[in-house]
Amino acid sequence: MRLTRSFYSRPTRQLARELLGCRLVRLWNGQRLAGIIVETEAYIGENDLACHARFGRTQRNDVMYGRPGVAYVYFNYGMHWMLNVVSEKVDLPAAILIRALEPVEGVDEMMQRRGLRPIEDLGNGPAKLTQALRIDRAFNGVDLCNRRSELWIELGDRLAPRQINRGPRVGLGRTPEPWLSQPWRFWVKDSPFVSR
DNA sequence: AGCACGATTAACT
DNA sequence: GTTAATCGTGCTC
Repeated sequence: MRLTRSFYSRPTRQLARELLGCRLVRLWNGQRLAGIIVETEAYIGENDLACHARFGRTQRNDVMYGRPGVAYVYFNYGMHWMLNVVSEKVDLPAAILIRALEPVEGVDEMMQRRGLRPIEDLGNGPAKLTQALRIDRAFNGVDLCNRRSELWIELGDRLAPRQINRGPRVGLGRTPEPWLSQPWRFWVKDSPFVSR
């Protein structure tokens, strides 16, 4: 079952934790490519100087200002696609970056896309998982709650708080404090599928 | 109109 | 640990 709109319409850090253990599903040619979400990062509002909304509303970050439960996909470093899920309420630009997956369905297909690497290397990074699941710019603005969309998230095993670790977000470069050190990255403790 | 840089990855030394 | 690859975005002039 797809997660519903109300699941996504909640505080971003809370949602970032609740998404851990859930199953991200991509329907490709009628086949399910899916993995358990094991790592997320929260980006929250125009005041968060690491968030793409720090310059206000632009063409690129427009979907972050829209409905929760919609995919925000952007292009980075000239070659990589990143998948986020919009959170909070309309007009509050916030989203959760999906950083790592534990592959569980369509593993062979993911391996073909990823160059026949070990299973741990299929989804242990934000750009790796979009490659494995064939997610690109076509998914920007796609509603994960819409029955017809080929991308959604399903409820998984609920994780106990002690199974969840948190720490600073990564790759933020020269983002100023305190935003650089906010522990808004969450991951499943001891999972071999988190990013490096 | 030009330009510096980025929510990364893979392949190096 | 270091670095090239590669281009859209948004700032600055």
